[in-house]
Amino acid sequence: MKPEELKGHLDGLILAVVSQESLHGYAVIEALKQRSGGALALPEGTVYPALHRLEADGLLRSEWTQAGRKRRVYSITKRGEKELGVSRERWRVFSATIEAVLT
Amino acid sequence: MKPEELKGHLDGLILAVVSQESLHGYAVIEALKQRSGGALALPEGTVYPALHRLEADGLLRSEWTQAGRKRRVYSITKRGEKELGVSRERWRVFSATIEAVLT
DNA sequence: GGCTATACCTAGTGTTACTAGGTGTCAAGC
DNA sequence: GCTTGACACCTAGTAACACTAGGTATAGCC
Repeated sequence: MKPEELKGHLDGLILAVVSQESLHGYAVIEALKQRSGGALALPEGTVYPALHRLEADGLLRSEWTQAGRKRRVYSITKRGEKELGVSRERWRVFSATIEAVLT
Repeated sequence: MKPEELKGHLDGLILAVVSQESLHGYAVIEALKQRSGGALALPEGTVYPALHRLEADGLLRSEWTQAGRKRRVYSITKRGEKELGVSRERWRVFSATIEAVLT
């Protein structure tokens, strides 16, 4: 998968996995890999800044935990849930559009 | 539709419309708008540079015509046809991946 | 002790759709 | 004739963002 084609879609994906279960950053990467069947093997340099951006936008909230290893666990906020809905709808429109032209 | 989410997908869309019929730049914009039901209303500053890039990459070829107005008509090349196939396959993989995670 | 997987971070890069301008032609309406 | 709007082309600069390439540190296993 080439890097650019993910642009604009990453935030929704992260919101989707975190909405199911609060996760720390590294676990988000694992979850994306697993749920995509290995297709989404994102580097940390992609995911961590995205998490910070989502938190700055108030769509995620984070908390440091220390059960053994120090981890920053992210949960989805109300606004994040709402934005996830918007992302899903936007994806429907977008994919229908591409499908109509490309195929 | 937000601008970034198109990134990495535009080239395939242009190849798709030009593969059906040779078109000049302005007509490519119209064709994309029509085939997408109005969803893809791309500015000229997006499409013209993309056409130049595709020609530089050998995926399109252009010819100036003068039947009334001066127009630059683009046709798809053999390499362009092949790349269009790759784009379609890449889209299938990509959309399946997003679908798996997002929904 | 050394190694691997886990876990976090960020400064800088590259690509690319878009903005905001520009030039010129043609047809229709006044 | 003149103006307006659609047609038709172009490009320099901007913004956004996934990614590269580094860095630090801990836990568990051999």
